[in-house]
Amino acid sequence: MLKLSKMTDYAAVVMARIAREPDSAHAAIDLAESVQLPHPTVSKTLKALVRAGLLESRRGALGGYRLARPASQITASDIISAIEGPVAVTECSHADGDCELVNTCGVADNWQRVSYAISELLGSVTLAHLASSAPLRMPVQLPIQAISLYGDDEPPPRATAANGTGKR
Amino acid sequence: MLKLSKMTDYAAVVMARIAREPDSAHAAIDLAESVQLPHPTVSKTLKALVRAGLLESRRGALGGYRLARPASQITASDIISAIEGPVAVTECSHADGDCELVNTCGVADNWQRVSYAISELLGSVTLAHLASSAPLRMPVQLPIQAISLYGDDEPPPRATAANGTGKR
DNA sequence: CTGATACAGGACTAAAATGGTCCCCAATTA
DNA sequence: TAATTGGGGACCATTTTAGTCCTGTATCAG
Repeated sequence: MLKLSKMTDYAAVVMARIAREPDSAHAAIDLAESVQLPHPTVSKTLKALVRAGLLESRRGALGGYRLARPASQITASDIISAIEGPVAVTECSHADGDCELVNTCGVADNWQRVSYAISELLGSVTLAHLASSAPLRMPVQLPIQAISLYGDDEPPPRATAANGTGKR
Repeated sequence: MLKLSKMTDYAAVVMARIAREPDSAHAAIDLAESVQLPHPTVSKTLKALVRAGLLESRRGALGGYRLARPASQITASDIISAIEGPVAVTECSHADGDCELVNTCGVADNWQRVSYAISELLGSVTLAHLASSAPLRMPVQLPIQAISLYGDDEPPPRATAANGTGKR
């Protein structure tokens, strides 16, 4: 299902929660309650987010977590990466990172482009977007067209530009 | 890592292999060899692809697998769905499908939009694209701009460039 | 200084998903 | 009829995931 892990999901929820009140520190236990999740789990997630540099923490009384930078500068991609590691659809095809079968597989190249496109997409959605309740109204600039699935050496065919309109 | 499972990966590779020679039936064992993967595994993958309606099979001598429809009409999304189920980034946030916490989580809406965008992206990449060796040259129409992350009831704000621009 | 608060780090466990193998049956063709 | 080839599972080993817990350390109030 190409699904995010629960932990990532939690991370997003918690980050959003913090983003809505960016000026105060949030204790793990408070967050856990307001989000209706078990404290230890939320805590674990928070730690990971700190390690990834998305949150700052402060110990002691009055301590807690707050965003390391403005919500508009934290992307969905950042959050996902923080928990699951870099966004990548494939690590080629079968091997563990090295993929000695690139030759026989023949799709590595194109999968990588797709992967890149998704990555860009996720990178263009910010925490500010996610946190805003109700449908997003902030301008989201999707750079997908700029990516395109063309090789750099070959310009895309003309007149294809206009499309994209069709659906939805 | 938002990664596809290996099985899905295999599926893509095998599908591409078949797509490159669409007029003959391919026996599982031949495919396995040409793709350098164990036969039983490839076989299992093929079965799933048949069940999903992406391949047609024929038993007996001279049997094998072939595409159920032209490669240009099979999308990456189809292939992924065949193995992993429907493409969805979240099943909301924590619950199992029902998600009784939509209220407290506050990101469901927007995650769904993101999910939809990814889904569209994957739906716009066809097997023909994947199978073509070397950088894609076929026109790929990404409908992302059309999707946009705006609510249907609210037009995007103009010139709000203030925020979104900064990063990346 | 002391004690309460709250994060840090990591060990640990249970449960589930994943990858992979194998076997027996059914269909097809020569 | 015999050889070929897919269909459908059962099955197992391993890894990942989710979640808990414990011990330590920083910070603040009084």
